[in-house]
Amino acid sequence: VTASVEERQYRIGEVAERVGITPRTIRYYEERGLLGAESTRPKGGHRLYTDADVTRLTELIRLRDLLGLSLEELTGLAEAEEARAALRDRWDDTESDSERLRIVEAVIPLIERQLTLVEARQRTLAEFGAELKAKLESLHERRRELSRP
Amino acid sequence: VTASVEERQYRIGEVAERVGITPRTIRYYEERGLLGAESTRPKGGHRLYTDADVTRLTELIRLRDLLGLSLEELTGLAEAEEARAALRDRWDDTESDSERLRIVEAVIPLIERQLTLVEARQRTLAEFGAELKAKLESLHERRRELSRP
DNA sequence: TTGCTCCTCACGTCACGTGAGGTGGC
DNA sequence: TTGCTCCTCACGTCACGTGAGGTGGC
Repeated sequence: VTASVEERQYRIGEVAERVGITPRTIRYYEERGLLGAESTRPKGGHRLYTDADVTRLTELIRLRDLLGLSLEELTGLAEAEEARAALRDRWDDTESDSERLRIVEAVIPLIERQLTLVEARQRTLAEFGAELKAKLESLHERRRELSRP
Repeated sequence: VTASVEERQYRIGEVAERVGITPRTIRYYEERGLLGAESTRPKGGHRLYTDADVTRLTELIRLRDLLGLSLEELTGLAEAEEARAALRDRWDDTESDSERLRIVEAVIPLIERQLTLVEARQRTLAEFGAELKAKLESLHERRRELSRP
């Protein structure tokens, strides 16, 4: 597949550093089918990635870290990123308007699911934080009582 | 160790269910030194836990799940729960006021560290949520454009 | 040509999951 | 006594970490 515009390519080490993971993780995700290996790569040849790949990986890692999802759960939500990437990359290409509409309408519920998960976690975290603050308050209180002569 | 008040005791399965984990996880934490096995238990005898143990475990699991901490990192923060439990359990016991003050002043910075971690995660989650909402907005916009005749 | 990064096995590790076979308390 | 839950190995799994030995591009 040849791009009309000459796009900057990255090697696995640079991608890993930008995303904040190791090359091993990227290879593992590819091995498990999460990243879609380029079929063009010759056996033993170096892997090459685009800016879109970096964005996609960053999103995946964020979902993994912030929501604690397994790779299997990630695979489901990752479809959203794939479709969004398809939207972004092929927006000006040969896709028809009806095809674009189909992609948009497929992506919306996936992003909504992500948002639901994030908001649920935000609520439990807020609750936890409130409890910690209450604990701190009562500890300070006790310290004041014990410090009094 | 005999308690002055007859305290309700729980077996590992009941504790696991209340905390939302499996008995295996509890045994593993004990094996790794996170839970402090009762030295009184005979080899092969059943493990028994108190309400204080359940509370402690719940806090540990919450830190693990919400912050994604490793068991080694948990061990550090767990000292806070241990000390707080000591405070709660032995508050009316033989401890002197100076000893109580020492415990309180040891616990405060540990809870503060927990709060710092929780607040940091709250911020990144809020940022993520905002990005997701922005994405949804632009997707809805695109859908409107494409749906227009 | 020299480094550097990359490649593919392949074994190790962390945090448990999952039986296998056996013992203990209401 | 009968179930049920518990016990201790011990091997399996998931998500990578970590070399071992070798090849590829500026």
